[in-house]
Amino acid sequence: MKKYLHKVFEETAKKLEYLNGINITFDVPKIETHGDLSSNAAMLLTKQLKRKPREIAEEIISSLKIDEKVIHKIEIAGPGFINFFFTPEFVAQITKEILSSGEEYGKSKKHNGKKANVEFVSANPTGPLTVGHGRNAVFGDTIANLLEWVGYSVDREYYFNNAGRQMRVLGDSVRLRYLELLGNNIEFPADYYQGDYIKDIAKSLLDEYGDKLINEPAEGKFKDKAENEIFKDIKASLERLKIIHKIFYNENSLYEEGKIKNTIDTFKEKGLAYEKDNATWLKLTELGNEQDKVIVKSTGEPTYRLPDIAYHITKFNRGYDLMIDIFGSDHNATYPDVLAGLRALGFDSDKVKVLIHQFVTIMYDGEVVKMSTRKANYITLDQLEEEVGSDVVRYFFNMRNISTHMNFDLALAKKQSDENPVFYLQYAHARICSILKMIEKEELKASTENLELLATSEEQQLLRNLHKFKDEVLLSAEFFETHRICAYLEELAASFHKFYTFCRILGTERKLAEARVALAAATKIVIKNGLTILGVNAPERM
RNA sequence: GUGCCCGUAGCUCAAUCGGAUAGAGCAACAGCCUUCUAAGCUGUAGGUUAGUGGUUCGAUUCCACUCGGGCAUACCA
Repeated sequence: MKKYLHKVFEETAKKLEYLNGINITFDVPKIETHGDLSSNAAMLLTKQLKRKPREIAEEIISSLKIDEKVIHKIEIAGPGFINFFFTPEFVAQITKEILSSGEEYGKSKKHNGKKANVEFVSANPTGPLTVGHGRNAVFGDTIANLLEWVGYSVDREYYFNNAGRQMRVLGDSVRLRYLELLGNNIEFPADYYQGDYIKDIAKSLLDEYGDKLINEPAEGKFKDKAENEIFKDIKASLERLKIIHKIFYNENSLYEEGKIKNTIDTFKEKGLAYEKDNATWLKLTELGNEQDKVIVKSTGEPTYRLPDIAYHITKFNRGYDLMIDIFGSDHNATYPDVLAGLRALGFDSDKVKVLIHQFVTIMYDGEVVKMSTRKANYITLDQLEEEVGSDVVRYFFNMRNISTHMNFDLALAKKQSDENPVFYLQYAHARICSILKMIEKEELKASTENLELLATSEEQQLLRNLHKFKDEVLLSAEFFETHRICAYLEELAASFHKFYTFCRILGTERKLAEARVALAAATKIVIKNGLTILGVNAPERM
């Protein structure tokens, strides 16, 4: 529908030159009586032309050349909106396009040929993934899906660090549990990793080596074993949610390949780094940030900023057109430094999009559950997945704008799992599948021969929603918002359920029945495609 | 103190880069199954969009201040 109007306006702009001066957009009005599409062009031109908006609207309308078979009414409403009413026949034609594109329907070639990298999860292997990581994981994977739908070739990447203090403490935690199992009386430090998984790892080392590891250092077999086991679990947790990273990037390789040193040298050559108090500082003030920051500590170890910058340089060098970083809000202070550093080195930091999600507050029966991997009082992503299933987890984390602070009451989620919106969508899909099976027995088929018969308000509403899908995918990808897809699908499913209730197929005149089957089949495709983007299953039966 | 995010119905959240009468789900109440899945549909009720000003044809959206919450504010990552 929009495509048609854009064409018409382009033609008209040749006559009314002032139309070229504004960005003409068409919105779907909230209220049905305001038409199928609406333009605020006249209002936007008020200031520029110094004329009344309704008067401008009149002039625009009288210059438009439209096909009566496509648009049957145009009116001026309110302060100067131009509302377009499409003919039911035209609206119904979308069915054909959907049926012929099938699984491809909704994909676009807008960014064909471009490469994107989505870095997400990136939790260090010190413990199982928590519910808190779930939001990051699900959102990141869905963003990657969305980018693929608009044409990008996407690499999913996981950045991790298996060195440093955290990992030393991890190894030593395992070592102490191991010694404990050998009958030693150990005082286990409060700031060590308390979780039972540490004991499990210690146990499997005991089974494998007996008491031969008594004198093994914490950073030897203990750390290695812990890292391997934990990573295995993390990957398994992600896989249960259909999340598979293509690249695991080890921070250590930045050191081994000399990339850290190169980065410092470059900063120094450009006069952007200096020594003070035995440490190396980055002149961020010169780059427009608030204060200078340390990039190499007086101990000689870099702070996180330096490897982060070096890491992003590798992404640039790998040729990505778009690099997405997905972080929790605890990172909100760090990325401006990294971006400024990249800019200073001549990289186009606009290609890096940092998406920050707010934290999930986990509640249990109204009580806030504080999460800490160290203290092991967390709820794991696995537990959540077992409790409510992968579909609900994925839908739940996708359905909210990432900038909201999300409250999640686990006890409530269990109780309400039957009434979760994801079932509403899946139910619509299952109902359609059931119709499609039924019509075989009745010797009916889907037919697009007489689509103009789809003229009731329920049918037209459903059709109008089908029209929106492509735009929703594009907008969701452009704004990096997954919740739009959820909101859209809920609207679509609602209009289908209404259609289902009021527009029967059995007992209806054959031509109309077959047009309705076609409409149902098209709806099935769009629901399924939408759920596919979200990574949620579309069951044939429920 | 400063920076970022947030405050919308009893609860969880939407609202198309400023649009028309602020919408859904859950919870509550009243209806609808001898024909395609009642995990559905129809209806009722629920709001000073935290507050006060400002910007303009028009503000939940932008700006300023106030109140309240989250996250940061390291030579931790």
